[in-house]
Amino acid sequence: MNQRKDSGVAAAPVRARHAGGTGSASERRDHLVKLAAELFARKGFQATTVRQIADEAGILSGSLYHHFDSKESIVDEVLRTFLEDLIAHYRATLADAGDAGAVLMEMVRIGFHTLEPHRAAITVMQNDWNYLRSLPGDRFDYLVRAEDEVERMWVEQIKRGQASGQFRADVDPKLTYRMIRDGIWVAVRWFRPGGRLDTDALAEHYIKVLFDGLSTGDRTSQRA
Amino acid sequence: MNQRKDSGVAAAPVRARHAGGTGSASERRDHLVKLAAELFARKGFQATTVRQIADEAGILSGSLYHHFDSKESIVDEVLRTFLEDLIAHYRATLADAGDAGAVLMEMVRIGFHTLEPHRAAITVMQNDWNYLRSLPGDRFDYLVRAEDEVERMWVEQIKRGQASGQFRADVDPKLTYRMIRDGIWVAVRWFRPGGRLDTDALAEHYIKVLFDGLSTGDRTSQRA
Amino acid sequence: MNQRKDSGVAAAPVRARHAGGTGSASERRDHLVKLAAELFARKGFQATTVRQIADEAGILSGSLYHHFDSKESIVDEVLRTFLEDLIAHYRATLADAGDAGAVLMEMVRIGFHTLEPHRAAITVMQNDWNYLRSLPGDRFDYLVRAEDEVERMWVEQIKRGQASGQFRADVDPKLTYRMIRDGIWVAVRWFRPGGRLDTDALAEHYIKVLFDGLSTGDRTSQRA
Amino acid sequence: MNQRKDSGVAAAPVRARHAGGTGSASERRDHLVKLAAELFARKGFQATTVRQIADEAGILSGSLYHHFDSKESIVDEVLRTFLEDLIAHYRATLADAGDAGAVLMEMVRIGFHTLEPHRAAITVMQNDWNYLRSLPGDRFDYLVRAEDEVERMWVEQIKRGQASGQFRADVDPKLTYRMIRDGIWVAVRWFRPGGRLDTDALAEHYIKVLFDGLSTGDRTSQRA
DNA sequence: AATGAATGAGTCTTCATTCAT
DNA sequence: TATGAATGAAGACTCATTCAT
Repeated sequence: MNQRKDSGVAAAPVRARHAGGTGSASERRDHLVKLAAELFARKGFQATTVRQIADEAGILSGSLYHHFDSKESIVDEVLRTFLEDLIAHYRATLADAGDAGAVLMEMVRIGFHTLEPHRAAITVMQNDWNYLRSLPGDRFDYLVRAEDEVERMWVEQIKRGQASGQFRADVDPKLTYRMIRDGIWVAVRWFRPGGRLDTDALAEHYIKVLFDGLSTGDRTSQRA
Repeated sequence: MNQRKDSGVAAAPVRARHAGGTGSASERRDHLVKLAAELFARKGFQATTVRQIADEAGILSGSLYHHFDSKESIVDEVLRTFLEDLIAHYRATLADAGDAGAVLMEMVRIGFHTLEPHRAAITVMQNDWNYLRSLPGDRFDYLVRAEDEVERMWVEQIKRGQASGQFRADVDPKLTYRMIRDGIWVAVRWFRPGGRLDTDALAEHYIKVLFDGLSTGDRTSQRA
Repeated sequence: MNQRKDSGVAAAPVRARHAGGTGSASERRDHLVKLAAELFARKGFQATTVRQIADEAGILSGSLYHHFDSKESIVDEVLRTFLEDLIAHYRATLADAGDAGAVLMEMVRIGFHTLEPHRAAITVMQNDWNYLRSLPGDRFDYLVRAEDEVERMWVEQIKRGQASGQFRADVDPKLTYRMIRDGIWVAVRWFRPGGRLDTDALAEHYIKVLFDGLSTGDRTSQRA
Repeated sequence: MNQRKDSGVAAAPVRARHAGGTGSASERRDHLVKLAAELFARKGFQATTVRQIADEAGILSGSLYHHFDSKESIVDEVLRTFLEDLIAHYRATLADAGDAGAVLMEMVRIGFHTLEPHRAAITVMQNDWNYLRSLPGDRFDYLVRAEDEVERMWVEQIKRGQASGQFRADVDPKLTYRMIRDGIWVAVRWFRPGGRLDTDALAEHYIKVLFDGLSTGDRTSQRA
């Protein structure tokens, strides 16, 4: 009664899952996932014990296994939910077309907008990626699959912008994608909701520098 | 008996330390630190067991305790060495003055150039930062102190560039610094020595986008 | 509320019990016992979880406790039913008298004929005897009592046969009984209904060797 | 430093293994195996906890893992040692040839003679065979391989005796083998060293009945 | 310097059982 | 009767660390 396993990271509108039922069962479950995600983000997946998760939920550690069949399956759910949501948004944006520049900006915004609702998941992905991938079995292979799909989306847009003359041709698309991606996600390390800047401001600031550069003059870097 | 504990992250040119003495003892020690750093980077600090480190060195785990008094003291040495080296380079660059743009470019280059020699340390810092900081005691407080010092250096240069009109004034210095810093360090995740691009190329690529932006036209981002 | 606990292993023809009542309730119960017995036989009593039993029955593990008050009480019922049936048959045979040889042969046949209907119970008795007997309390003391009664029956017939000159006098009755008993029951390990030999054939084969020996000549074993 | 894994159940003179060294390390190990075997035999493999084994040895349960890498690897060693010893003896006997009857008697004697030194192992094999075989992986496949080899040896001799007219032709060789095998091994359930009968007496008694039958007259069983 | 045996605290996980609904 | 959430005790195993040799 407690496993959920989808074949891949799908595209469906994410929140439509626990269809039917009182909802109360899956609410409990979601609540536990959320608690766990916070702990995973704060202390790392390994450093978080199932007892801590259970304590946070006010139950005994063994009771967690009524809802999940392992600690791994909890992170699994955390990450899967995030990736499904992210990819669904990307796909929707790409479907709307628009010129490459507009699409790319929108993708940057999507990234920053996930920062708040998925802060924990993003943190876990970054800190525990290597560890999770090193686990035996193919349980977390979807992480790589999802990453690849996202990369394809970004690189495609960058190339399209270069082809149309909108983006400079002398940058490497894949490299540029990585820079952007990392630049966004790493913000999760220091971003705190309610701080000086919200994610909108962050996104616009990032777009400003990314598209137009830090310099006031033109082609500053040539001087180097 | 054989532990080293500095209070802060010093500036002295790092490699000059174990000079004197048998030499062989400290070489052995350095070798062990290097092995451990690789493992920490690959699997994470917690997921790396002292037995794995010892195996790699061809000794038994208990024997490690003749060289270090704890697993923590090993990672301590890894990170400290890196930070000392980095800060020493920054200081040297700042001492040479030059205009803000030139200094900033040089700082970017320093960052990318540490990628190869300090790949392991940088990886550990990123993945295990939260965990190490959460440990009881003040053992890893110097991480924050070092980060603060580095931030001061960068922000100062950015502000200097804005004051002189070299950098646009409508960006947030601190935020910009973080963007740059993250963009550089995160490269450690996918950068592999001997790949398509070396760290020089990475640095120049990064500088190009950072200073002049992705767009060909002017102030593209305003259109959003 | 719904438990049955007899003090000893009775002789009454077993299946006549749950007569009366709704009938359906006790049928359900018997069905559960049968499912459980299969699992106990296949995987061992301890290795079988109540969840597995419940799964097999299509209910949740907690629901089993409406029928039985513990896992032990299930195995108790499995073994008790078998022993009651076996002893009832033995008693019936002994009541019919006949010469010792004929009675012994019939007892051998009874043994082999229980193999199929009570395969699970016999398997459990053999594999989990030690464990069940080691449990605290006197719950499974009847196992020993039943075993003793059976032994008495057999040994009595062997001695009778020796006294009448039908059986050779130079064998130990008790030891011989054990040999026979073991030879029969252990067959449960490899006997599969529907295989090359049915239990009738097994019984006759066994009787042949037991009564006349493996040799063609006379008193082969003296040569050793 | 703590695993031993032979490819199969070999034939080499068994006790020649821990060659070289002070012997003290492997003596400790052997001692632990012996203690564990006793417990496994008395309470069953599953019902025996590693803590009980450790208690018996006067160490903490975790310390056992310095010597073995799992509870399974301990039984593995118990069973492997027994099977190697048994098969080595069988092979030696077969090498000496002799007529089928003599060889078979000797094999029976070998069986009974293992009862005392390998009482624990034999008990474990019988009670926990199903469970061990059901474990995932191929770790205990050698149990079946060894059983097959032993069966081949026995059946071959029985057939040889039938071909030479020494054994009656109207018994099934495989079936007869199983009866004999089980008849011997099951004795482990009630045999206690120092009791009324030693294993020599048991063997001779068994041989008597097996070769010449229980009856005084000839072909008693035909009367049935 | 290194070994190897051991510690002790802690980890994830299992499972028979209970009980309000 | 059955559910489903929870308990609580226990289990195998891990691992940083210690220490006599």
